Amino acid sequence: MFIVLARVDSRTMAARLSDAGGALGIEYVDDLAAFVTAEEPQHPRWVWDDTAAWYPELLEAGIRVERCFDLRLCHAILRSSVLTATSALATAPQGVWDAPPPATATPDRETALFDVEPEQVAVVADPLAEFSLQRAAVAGSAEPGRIQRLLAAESAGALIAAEMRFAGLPWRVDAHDRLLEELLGPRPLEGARPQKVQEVLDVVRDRLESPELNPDSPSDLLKALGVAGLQATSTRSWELKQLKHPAIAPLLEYKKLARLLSSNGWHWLDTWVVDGRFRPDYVPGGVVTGRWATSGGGALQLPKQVRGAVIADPGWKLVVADASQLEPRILAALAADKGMAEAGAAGDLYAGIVASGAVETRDQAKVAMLGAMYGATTGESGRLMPRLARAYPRAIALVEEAARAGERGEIVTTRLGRSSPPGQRFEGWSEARSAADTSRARERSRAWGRFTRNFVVQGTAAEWALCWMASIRRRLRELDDGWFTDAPHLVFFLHDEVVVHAPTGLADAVSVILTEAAAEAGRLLFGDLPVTFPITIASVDNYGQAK
DNA sequence: TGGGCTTGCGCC
DNA sequence: AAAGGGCGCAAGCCCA
Repeated sequence: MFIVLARVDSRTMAARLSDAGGALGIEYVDDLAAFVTAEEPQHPRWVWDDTAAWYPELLEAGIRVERCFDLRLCHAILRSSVLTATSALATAPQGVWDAPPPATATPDRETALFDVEPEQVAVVADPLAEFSLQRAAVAGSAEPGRIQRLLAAESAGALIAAEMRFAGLPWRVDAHDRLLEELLGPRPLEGARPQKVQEVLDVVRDRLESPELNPDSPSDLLKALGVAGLQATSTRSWELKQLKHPAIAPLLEYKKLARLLSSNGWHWLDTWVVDGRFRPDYVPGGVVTGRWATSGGGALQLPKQVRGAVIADPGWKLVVADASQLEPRILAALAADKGMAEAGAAGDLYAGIVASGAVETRDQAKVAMLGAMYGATTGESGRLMPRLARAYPRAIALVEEAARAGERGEIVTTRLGRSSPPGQRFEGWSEARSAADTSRARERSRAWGRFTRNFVVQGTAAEWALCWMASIRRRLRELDDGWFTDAPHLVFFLHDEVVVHAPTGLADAVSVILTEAAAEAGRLLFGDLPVTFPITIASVDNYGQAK
């Protein structure tokens, strides 16, 4: 059964539909929490416009739901998927369901209210009509199974995102503060440089004989370097590393410390860690490829430096799992490349590639694979490509074809049916006024080809990760006889890695679940193809100990 | 003063 | 050591 929830004139309505889509009745709901609590034992699939708009208040009320359809996320998939391109949904003009999600909640919630345009509020979206269009689009698809699986996985991801934000990532302010003090010195007054940052900056200024230098200003820094006889074209660390000068080492040190201070210093701590939990705002489907994004807090860029402050509660563990070499394995599976699958069967895919004789070292295998998936043309990676193509023709042909398709302005599609945005067509080179125009057009075309090349791999890897997490979530419920945050639960997700916060006694059971869920994700995407997705699991007290 | 852009760098 | 894909964020810069 489906229950479609809608807000109509500030009241909540619920419409029941049978699995076949037949209307079973409609009613007003005065107490949403009570209604959901009463219905959930029947395992309905809740259908709503936006999980972030409905689910947090349920969680606050102590209610969890098993499954849902997030109409806005599903709409985005169906709108652009080649599998549903002829559907009424995909051929309709842009409408409210194509609009970006409303302003998201941040710690300073008050500002979000004023960000919403009045017109946005006034527009009434009809979830029942939209759901009906979506079901028709799926039913009429050439491959309903795939797209249906994608919609379910995407929606499960939305539930998980809300739950992870609700639960929060355990974060010890005292440990973070200690770490900052060790590296930067005691917390300074607002706006002042911490002692150790100031000290290393003093050395830089002294050695560059530039007492007024602002090291945070690239142009100022470049000028000072020039005066010292160092010609650099940028102030990027890797370029500075090439230079020989006594100021370089402290300058690099300064950059490191300044980065930590500005990105994950005391200000970050004050803003994002509340009551011992970091609650980032996850944005499922926030990246074109289907990866999640986050908004605020930089959750997907947590430097390894500060992960030591992510500490399990007393009597609990953090069970950290990451999928080993996920993207190359996804490529092997997509291409049904038996050789590459075999290379990964023993565990270390890169070692397997070396063993096959394609390249000499593990580093070469890694850099060559990355080059294949990203479209490297130069450097060591570019040079190794032909050897990889000889050893694994099917896998390499798949990414090459994705790249050529993109260059022609065509759309590419992931395993479950997420399609790339339409590219521009580049055939109009004849209209180019000059050789420079032509080469610019060619470069744009190639850049789009690199994007589509990567899209199929990154996007399918994102689908695998969603299936993995959905399976983890479902299996963890078996260990849960009360409220989910009192039992093992997901607290963090990073593209190909998850963290489960678990009572110590259940850490082993969680490990089993993580492993089984990975196998299930592989089957969901690729059936019985002999491609394995091994995961590395570490049961630790703090996140810094993993990897 | 505020918005939008660039630079640089953290993560996968 | 650094070229190829995807991001978010902070600080400086530039202009209205």
